[in-house]
Amino acid sequence: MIDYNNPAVRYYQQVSDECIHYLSIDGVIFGFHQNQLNVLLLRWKGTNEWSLPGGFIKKKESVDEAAQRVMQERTGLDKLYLQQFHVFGEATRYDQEETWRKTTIPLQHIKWSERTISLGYYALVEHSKVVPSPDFLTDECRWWPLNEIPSLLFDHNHIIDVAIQSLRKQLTDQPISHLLPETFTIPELQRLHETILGYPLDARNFYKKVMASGTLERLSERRAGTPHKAPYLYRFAGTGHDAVG
Amino acid sequence: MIDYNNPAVRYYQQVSDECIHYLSIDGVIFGFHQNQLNVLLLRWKGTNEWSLPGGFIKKKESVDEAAQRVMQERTGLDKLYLQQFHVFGEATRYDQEETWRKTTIPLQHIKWSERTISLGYYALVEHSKVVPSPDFLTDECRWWPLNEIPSLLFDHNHIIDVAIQSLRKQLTDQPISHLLPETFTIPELQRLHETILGYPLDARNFYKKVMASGTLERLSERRAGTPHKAPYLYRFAGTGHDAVG
DNA sequence: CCAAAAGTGTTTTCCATACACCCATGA
DNA sequence: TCATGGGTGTATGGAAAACACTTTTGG
Repeated sequence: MIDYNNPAVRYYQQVSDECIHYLSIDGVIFGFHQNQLNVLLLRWKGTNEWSLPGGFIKKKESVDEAAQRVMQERTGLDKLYLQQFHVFGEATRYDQEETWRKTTIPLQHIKWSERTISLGYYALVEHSKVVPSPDFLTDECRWWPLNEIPSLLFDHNHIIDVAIQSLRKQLTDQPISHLLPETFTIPELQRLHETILGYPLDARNFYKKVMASGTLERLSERRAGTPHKAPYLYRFAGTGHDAVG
Repeated sequence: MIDYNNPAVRYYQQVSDECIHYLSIDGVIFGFHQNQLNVLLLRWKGTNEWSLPGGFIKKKESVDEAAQRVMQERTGLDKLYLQQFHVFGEATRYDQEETWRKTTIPLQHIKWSERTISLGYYALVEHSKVVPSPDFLTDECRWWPLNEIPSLLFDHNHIIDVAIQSLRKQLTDQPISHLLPETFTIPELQRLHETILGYPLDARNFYKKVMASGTLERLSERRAGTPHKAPYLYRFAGTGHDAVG
């Protein structure tokens, strides 16, 4: 009954041997581009169906390491800033049959496919450094602006919603740098915060706030090539990008 | 080699059949008694070694349901207030051999025992209503004041630390009722908050703050039998105890 | 009547918000 | 020289913190 000539089936067979059953990782990889939050999505082979990148945990690897590995493969970046934000552990998270049909992959042949508990991680990456790479099951990997994301496979639209809420909560605690290049200007940082929060901020108050945080370091250079007054460049004083895993 | 006459081995065999491998739940059950935070611990059979209550997830049960079930069995209470606070997913969380030795249980015979990912939940319960009940592997279940907790099996001391940090973070957002009886006085609520936070609070400011939250309802009765001025009783106006799972 | 806890109001401080003007640059 | 965005200080309002006295009750 099982078609071992089907590459997807062989892939899942390998996963089944090497990885922990019933458990997966789903990654919401955020990028910031043209004043929009983007999420990296994958299009499944031979279909027009999209999903979040994800993967499985090898038996001798920590959960954080697994998340690093999975996200690294899709972005080409290492030492990603990762945050574990929720466990999706419902016994029935989505319509199984509908999913099998949409993916055209005989997922029902995987012996533990009847149920998966997913660990939700989000990653904050520098948009321009990412080289989106599809995985074994997908044809295409690309950025989607948050407000254009289509209906996704599994419960991945819901997972993105929860990720954004967590990201907003994190933002109220500390300024976020990981979505910007090493050096950036205060107005750029403000645009980022406005985009995540979804409402405009006062430039003077924003300036005071980020300065009060004590984590920013002003460089002597200014941003060149801007049409108007050249803004100063800043850098986060913390050693930069401390990551999970 | 495997001793199927050993009840613990038979228990683990059953878990192995019914539950998801490599995945467990650890529960930090908080109670409040005599102005102290207490945690419910279990003493393993024939030993003087203690651990957190825990359990495994059945194949057709949601993660939250599993947590409810496990905590319910140890406390005798249902509809517990539960909060999932962290995933402990290191590949090597504690010294395996040391643990086998201490528990006197041949854990090495469990085929997936080389590694467990644990989902940390904490529960807030009404101390006086709990009927502590040991489980299949333990002789004794009882409350331990937080500052008297001994060195525990596995990485459970660490899990308790992380749970308390999460609890404190939650407390800064909203007043916590679930550790107190249905009716309570403002000074009692203040003691609770002081105990969790670890520092004293100003009675007048505390009073204003909890009143401003709008969730408290003053009853006409006062606490009887106190040596001094009788304090008013209050109740949380919200329908009471909304729980996860 | 005294000790101990309960109950409450006012003042001060600090942080978040609202707000306006000058500066630098490219076109 | 003008349009556009950058850079900064001050004034105000509201919430949190500091602070002290009266009330009640049992012993």
